[in-house]
Amino acid sequence: MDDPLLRLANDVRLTVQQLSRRVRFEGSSELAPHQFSVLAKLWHEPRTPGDLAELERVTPPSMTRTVAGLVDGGLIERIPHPGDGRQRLLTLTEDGRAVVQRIMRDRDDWMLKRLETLSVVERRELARAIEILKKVLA
Amino acid sequence: MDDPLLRLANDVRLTVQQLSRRVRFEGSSELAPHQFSVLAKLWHEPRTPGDLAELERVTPPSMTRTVAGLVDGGLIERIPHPGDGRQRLLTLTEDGRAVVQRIMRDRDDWMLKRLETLSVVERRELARAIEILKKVLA
DNA sequence: TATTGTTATACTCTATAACTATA
DNA sequence: TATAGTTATAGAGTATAACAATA
Repeated sequence: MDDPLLRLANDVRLTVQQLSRRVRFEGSSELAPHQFSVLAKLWHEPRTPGDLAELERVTPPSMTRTVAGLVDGGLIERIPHPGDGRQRLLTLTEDGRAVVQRIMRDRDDWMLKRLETLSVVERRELARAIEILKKVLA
Repeated sequence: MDDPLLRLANDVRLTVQQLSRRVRFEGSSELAPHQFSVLAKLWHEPRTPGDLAELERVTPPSMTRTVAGLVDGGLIERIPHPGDGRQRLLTLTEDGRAVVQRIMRDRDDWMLKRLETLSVVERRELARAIEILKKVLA
């Protein structure tokens, strides 16, 4: 741990993980994490169960179960796949879309409150750093 | 979403969560998340099951089970509490300490590889931003 | 014959309620 | 009587294996 870059890596990792944890814990929690994660992935476009299973790194039977719960809750709907009768497309219902929006907004609000304590200079520095972290993610 | 600070909040949140997720998914995973989380909390000092249950926001019976698994695996030990016969202290074994160290090191290595792609200036900016994020966490 | 999704079954993690030991 | 921890039991989530429908 004498390498300065390794120390920075450790620092970034711990801070990012702690922050992420706090957002999840202290934000809204009306849905289980895996349910919300699936719901959020349907925000931009409908997807098939197999598609979701791969994205969530879960087996197809597990996704079947998760999907069934969300369908029961009225948050998503199963519609026929236009080109392939074996597949089905999952799409957000109006309720489902509202839930996703509300949870995201709650989390953003939590973060917003924290950022409000920062000075203008700090906000600018943070904005710059996020661009760097995005690069790290790419 | 027209407030620039709200946009930054959203940006920070999404980036931090995605980064955190990648660290967990792509780093080592020889232990389940809840097991590793408990193990890591015993790094600096022994703790009681009740203490851990509260920290992990889990009920005492759940912690009993998690603890039992780690004891079975030889990663932690139960020792008597010096001042209160009702309580028990949990402490890392040598194996447990080694496992924690290895997993942490794997994750840091993952992050390190990413940071190596950054310029010296970017590294400095990132280091500064992490201090700001820590302030946000406080 | 291969692929998509589901059902059958078992294992793990979690929770609530009841129990034991100690304070 | 209250508290710390465990045991008993049940409810979700996930996995592997087997099955149905479609390509």
